[in-house]
Amino acid sequence: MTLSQVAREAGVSLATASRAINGSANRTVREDLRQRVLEAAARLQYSPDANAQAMARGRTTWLGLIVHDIADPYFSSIAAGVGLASERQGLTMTLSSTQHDVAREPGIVELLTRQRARAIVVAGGRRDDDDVNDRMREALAGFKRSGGTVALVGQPLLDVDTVVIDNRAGAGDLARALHAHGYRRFGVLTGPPDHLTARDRLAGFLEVLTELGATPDDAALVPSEFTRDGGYEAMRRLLRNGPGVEVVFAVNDVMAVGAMAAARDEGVRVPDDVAVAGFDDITTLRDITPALSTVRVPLVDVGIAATELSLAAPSSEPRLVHVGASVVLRESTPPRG
Amino acid sequence: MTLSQVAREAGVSLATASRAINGSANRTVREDLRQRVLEAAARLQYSPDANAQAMARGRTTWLGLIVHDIADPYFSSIAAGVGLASERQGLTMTLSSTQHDVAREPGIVELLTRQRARAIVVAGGRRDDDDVNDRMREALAGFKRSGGTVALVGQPLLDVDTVVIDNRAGAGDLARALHAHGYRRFGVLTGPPDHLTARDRLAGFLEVLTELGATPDDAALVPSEFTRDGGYEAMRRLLRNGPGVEVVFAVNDVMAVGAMAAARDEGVRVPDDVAVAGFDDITTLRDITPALSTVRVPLVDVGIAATELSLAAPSSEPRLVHVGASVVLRESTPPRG
DNA sequence: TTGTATGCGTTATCAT
DNA sequence: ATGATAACGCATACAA
Repeated sequence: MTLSQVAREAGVSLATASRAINGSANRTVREDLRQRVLEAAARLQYSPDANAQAMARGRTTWLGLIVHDIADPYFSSIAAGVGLASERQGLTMTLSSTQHDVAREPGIVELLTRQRARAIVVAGGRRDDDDVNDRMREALAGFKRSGGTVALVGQPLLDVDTVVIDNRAGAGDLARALHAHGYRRFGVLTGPPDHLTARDRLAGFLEVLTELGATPDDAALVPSEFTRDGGYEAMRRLLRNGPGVEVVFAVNDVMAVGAMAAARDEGVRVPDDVAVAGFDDITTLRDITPALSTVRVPLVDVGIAATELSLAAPSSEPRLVHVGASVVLRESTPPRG
Repeated sequence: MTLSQVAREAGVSLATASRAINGSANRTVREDLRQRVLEAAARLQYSPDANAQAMARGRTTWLGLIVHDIADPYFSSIAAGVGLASERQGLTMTLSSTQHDVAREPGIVELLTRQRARAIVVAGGRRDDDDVNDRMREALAGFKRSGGTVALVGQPLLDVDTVVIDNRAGAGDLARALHAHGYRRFGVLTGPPDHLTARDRLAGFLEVLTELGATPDDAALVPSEFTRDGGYEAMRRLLRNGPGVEVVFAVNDVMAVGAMAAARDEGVRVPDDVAVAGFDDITTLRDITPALSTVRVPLVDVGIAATELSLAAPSSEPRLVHVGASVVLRESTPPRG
């Protein structure tokens, strides 16, 4: 059913039908006609074609979200926030996943450009890869040129509005809190060396430790993937070959859980033999045993903030919205006697 | 940049430019002209308008996924599968959440109808609510009338192709396995009474127990929300007021985790004092302690299957695709001496 | 207030 | 093989 069929059925012009049904701003249509049109539309089960509307209006109601892996609770929480906020704005969220391959991001941005999405939220953290970052910068520029707006979650290095999670400060606070609990010999599961979020967390953690005179041995800094399995492997290496440590900081919760599993498999008790802390405070992991000390990031709020930022009136300078991260100590890092 | 600008720049007609760039089926365009067009497009940074294409072609590349809560690992795993499969088909996934309110589903379907989505996958399980189900049936019929196709994950009661998870058989197998492990006194955290997935799991579990002569006391069947907090509350009630039980079956993993937390808080040890089993085998929960016995559902595959089903050529009869669920016994339900 | 006519950017039909 | 031109379904500037 098209609008002109409705118009015919109601005995009015296409324009009048359009005005009656859209009915938004200046509803300049006589009440009886309006009723006639609405009834005709109902009778014919008319459903406006959003694509045609988009074309005629010159703007769509799509908001594109780009993540690395939707099954990862970190991203699914952000996605929940983006979904909430975009629905509030009458926008429909489209979700694309890179499957952990940042090199696919520019292509996704180009797709969203073709779709004339109103806004894009890029949730996946940056990597230290100039080539990919340059292509991404270019793709985003193209999107903006076509009239779209953008917000990023992560590191402010793509010349676009960005929600910056205070990874560095949060990790520093965690280091301080652990030190105050009596820990002195630290290990870190550092994640991938080129992963900027992982790097920020590591840097913040080390900075404070150094400040406190407890710099870890280099051999106690173990890189790995940013995943559960990465945490598992890194922890096993640390336990088998590394220097003895009292507490291990995994740069995210999922890795921390992997680390705890590795400890179990190696016959090392947590927290009796070694304490473990993570980062993110993933909701689904709040109930693991022992309860995981971590740094809470309000991920749903991050998603909401990024969405609002992406929809805000464009400014000349890239805006930054900072989101704090607060230490939550639980059973996995008890005070040391 | 529009296609006609590219055509002008290349010195060809709009039609030729379209053919050269689309280049799909019968690419009947001379090679040198083709090159000229492609170069002009590149020079002008032309990006085809997907909305206009959709309108001209009469079909879009949207696939709509409807879930209850994207932050729930159950749904985010299905979403990962749907995203994978739809990308393979060149479709873009849009994601809508009901926030656990099934009554919002028909409205979402209508939105997707307006958007002329190619297909819809409804992942949220049905409730025993005729009113909502009727409205949903009607909304889906409207969507199909407009040319779209649909697949459901859950219970086959909406006259559409459905991926049926073998909840009943899986729960029955679990009951049998626990019984074989020596358990005799069972409790069940049953979830919401009108939640069909919860109900199927409960029914399958009870059926086998009855068969084995171990029917639980009615007081040992405790309803609650389908969430972590629901599991927590139900377990607390069971531990405080219910009959003593040896093992508790929570109808999903997230509830089981809540139940384990409740046990801890009540000073009841798992599995020494009471064993716990769940359902789903959520990846993120594989590492909890004690490791959770559960019934594995291949959720990513479910998402893939549902997507393929939704895209398959429509048939007169609603098709059903069955997905098995297999028992995985871990530490939370050790054999009883 | 209502209707007419045009445009949105593309594909597809029809001549040429 | 290429080029006019008519759809596609709607919104809107302009005219009445």
